[in-house]
Amino acid sequence: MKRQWTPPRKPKAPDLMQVYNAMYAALGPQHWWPGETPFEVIIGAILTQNTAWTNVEKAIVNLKAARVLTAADMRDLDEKKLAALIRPAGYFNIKARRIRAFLDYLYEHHGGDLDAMFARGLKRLRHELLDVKGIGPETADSILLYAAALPSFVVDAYTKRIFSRHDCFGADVTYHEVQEYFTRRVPHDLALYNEYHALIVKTGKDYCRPSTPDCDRCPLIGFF
DNA sequence: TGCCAGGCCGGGT
DNA sequence: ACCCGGCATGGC
Repeated sequence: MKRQWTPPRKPKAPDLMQVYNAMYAALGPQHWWPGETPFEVIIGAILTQNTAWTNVEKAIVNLKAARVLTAADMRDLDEKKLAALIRPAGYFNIKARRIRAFLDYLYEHHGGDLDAMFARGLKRLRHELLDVKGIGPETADSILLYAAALPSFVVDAYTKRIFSRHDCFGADVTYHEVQEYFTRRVPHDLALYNEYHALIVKTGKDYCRPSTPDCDRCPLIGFF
């Protein structure tokens, strides 16, 4: 996350369900996560770190064509070959190492069984995932929410940008602060967390990009 | 052409 | 406890 100084402002505390309803009414359901299996979701979560999703899709296509989009098959893959397959996603050497680190964790702690991993429960699994080199808070929460179906609210660059622009908090807030901001104000519901984050990303992509903002038509105008 | 994308880590103050 | 450079491709 880039940090930028912002003048002190009085924080606003909008009704976040009203904000959610406004996004949903304007944009509709987003059908996240775009992935067919929990394992594909996990790999996508790592591949999309600071990367456009269109590039991740190309990498996923390569992995599917190579028939290695399962934990067992990908584990048998040399790290260099894995890097070559995920090349379109960018940072391919780093991400190959991160995927390898996750697979090592999955096999050492859960015998390669994703369901066993998910059964650890939200709190403990989150800590375990954060101990894997290459999995930070957003990736961990994405895995928890969209692969494990555990209600962990996902915070990303769009979440900070949109809501700091609307003076809910400063642009320099920490991940944990933003996560608490939401979990304290919206019901702890899996489907809601799922759709809320997806709608934030869609809203950000369409209306809240740094160089091509389209704030005038943002569906959130008037709710803060 | 340059800037940006659904972060994270490791080394330096 | 911050702060910052590095990682890399593809789209507009």
